[in-house]
Amino acid sequence: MSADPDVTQGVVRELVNLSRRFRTNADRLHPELGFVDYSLLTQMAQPGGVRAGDLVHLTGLNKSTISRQLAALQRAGLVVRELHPQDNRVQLLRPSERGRQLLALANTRMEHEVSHRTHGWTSQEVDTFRTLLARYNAATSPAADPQENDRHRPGR
Amino acid sequence: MSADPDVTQGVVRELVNLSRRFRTNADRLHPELGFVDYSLLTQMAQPGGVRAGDLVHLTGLNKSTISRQLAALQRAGLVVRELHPQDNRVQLLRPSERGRQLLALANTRMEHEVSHRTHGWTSQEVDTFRTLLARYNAATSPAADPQENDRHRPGR
DNA sequence: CCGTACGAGTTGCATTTTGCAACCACGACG
DNA sequence: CGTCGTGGTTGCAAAATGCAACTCGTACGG
Repeated sequence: MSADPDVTQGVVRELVNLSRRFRTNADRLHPELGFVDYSLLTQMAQPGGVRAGDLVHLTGLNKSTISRQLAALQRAGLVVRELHPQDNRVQLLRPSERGRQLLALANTRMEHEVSHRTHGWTSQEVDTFRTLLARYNAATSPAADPQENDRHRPGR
Repeated sequence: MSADPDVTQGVVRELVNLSRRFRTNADRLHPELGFVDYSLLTQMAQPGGVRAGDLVHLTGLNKSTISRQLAALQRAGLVVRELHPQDNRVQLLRPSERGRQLLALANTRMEHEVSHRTHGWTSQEVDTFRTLLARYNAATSPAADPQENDRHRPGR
């Protein structure tokens, strides 16, 4: 069950290749929405929106970075910030209408890209791909296991 | 055969999640070797080494960026540059001994990470994962098809 | 009702990464 | 040789990011 070292090595290689290209590619697909912006918008498109702090945890970015990116997104009119009714320190974030549009557009392009790259695969295979990716993503990192809090671990 | 839109959407989502975290994670795993540096070293670890221009194509980064990263790697003593015997414009790159060591170390850590995340998978599944990733990576992008040259397409 | 501790964001400052355009050096070819 | 194309480098500017210090609320214990 535990995998063959060679295979694991291969997985590493492919994951690196994938990640190396993905951002660049994403920028090509939707220049008007940087990769990080896209991620942020996606998260806050969740019904109910998210809090800024959530984004810090979700992205692993420093809260100052998040703060600034959000400011930029707001300036660009892509997000709306409102205060949490029960706690004025907290801000609730959600994409603006235009934000949703851009997000949808970006998604369409990305889906097109994926469709293209999986052209010729059986739908069985595509589904397996998705499933395995999801499982991989859902797994915990050996280190960051214990509910990665804000705990001052030096960022990148 | 051509995949269900919902599934494709799922694949996009997972790919984004994967890519978003991967670099950050990589930096945590090997702080002494930035993600890009790691990629570059990996490429030039190929027997025979690579030319700087190859790295431009392989990474999609601007050649100026590559140039500088290489300069930094050299300053750090991780790569050796020699001139191509037949063409003095070209430089052949290969990791130094120390470069290889760091690369091996980083690889070990990454493999450990992957092993951990695929804990509990059957070796069959891990292998399928690798295969599908490889196929996905090998596929061409719809746009960048015609041998993506240096052609001034606005970067990100 | 204060005063202190804490939590969520923001801002000043420095560093890193990256793109683009101009430029330099070398090789190919008429 | 003179011109041109190719492989790299460098000047310059912009974007992304981290860290530490700071602001403004909230929560609690007297």
